[in-house]
Amino acid sequence: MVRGPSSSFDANGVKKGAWSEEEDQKLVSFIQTHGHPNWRKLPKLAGLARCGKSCRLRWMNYLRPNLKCGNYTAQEEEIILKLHEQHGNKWSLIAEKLPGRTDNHIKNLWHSQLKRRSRDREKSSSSEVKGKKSGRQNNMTKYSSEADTVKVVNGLSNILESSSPEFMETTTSTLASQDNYSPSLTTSTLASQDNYSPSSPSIDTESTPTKNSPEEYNSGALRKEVYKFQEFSGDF
DNA sequence: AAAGCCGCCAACCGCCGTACT
DNA sequence: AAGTACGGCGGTTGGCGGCTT
Repeated sequence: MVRGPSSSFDANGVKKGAWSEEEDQKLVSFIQTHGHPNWRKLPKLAGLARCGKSCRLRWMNYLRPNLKCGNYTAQEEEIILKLHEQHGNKWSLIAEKLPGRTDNHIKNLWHSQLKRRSRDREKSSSSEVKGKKSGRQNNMTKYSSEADTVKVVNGLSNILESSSPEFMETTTSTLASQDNYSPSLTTSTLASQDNYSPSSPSIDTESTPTKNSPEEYNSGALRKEVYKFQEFSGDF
């Protein structure tokens, strides 16, 4: 998908458009052995007809190790919404707080889904202020049951624990202001909830397949190979 | 069934900050 | 201090697929 089935070349012979499997392999294997000390020189050294920026983008967003693929969890979306409230369009800053997610993906998610949701929340919260105050609904409109909220908050805490101390502090204080948030909600409480799994405390949407077609390269065989490589190599 | 519309998302582009000479 | 190279960031584009009419 994306930049057309056939890539084009610009006046300088630099290739543009969607990346092919072969190009990805070249890039991955080059970086695997040489690293990326200089992005501008890398394409030439790796035998790629791409510009350095394009290589960097491809690597950072799709090929590097420890990237999370699949849909965003409810907690991740919550974090993005909260951080966007605090920092605005600082996508790289937001991405730092979500291990495995990239600024580009977060930006896309924001424009495609969260922006609308954020607006809806603002609307509903402003109308809530006029009317009766009704607890969680101001800030957690998406989650209909208390169990959902508990899952989200707990999952969020797990993610926050791996984040920086100052972020942990600001976000937990935000959470503490939620009507239904209670630090005493533990995993043992959660364990009694249907569908709760300690390893996946979220409302898990990750297993949902993407809309990409099977034959499409980006969801295809090489990607699996890349993930294998990522698992194998770890963070290098 | 076909056409048009819309949402998603990979990739491009331009700008800015930093490091180096 | 000025110029240049480079990396990184955020805005935007444009094609594909799914949905609606």
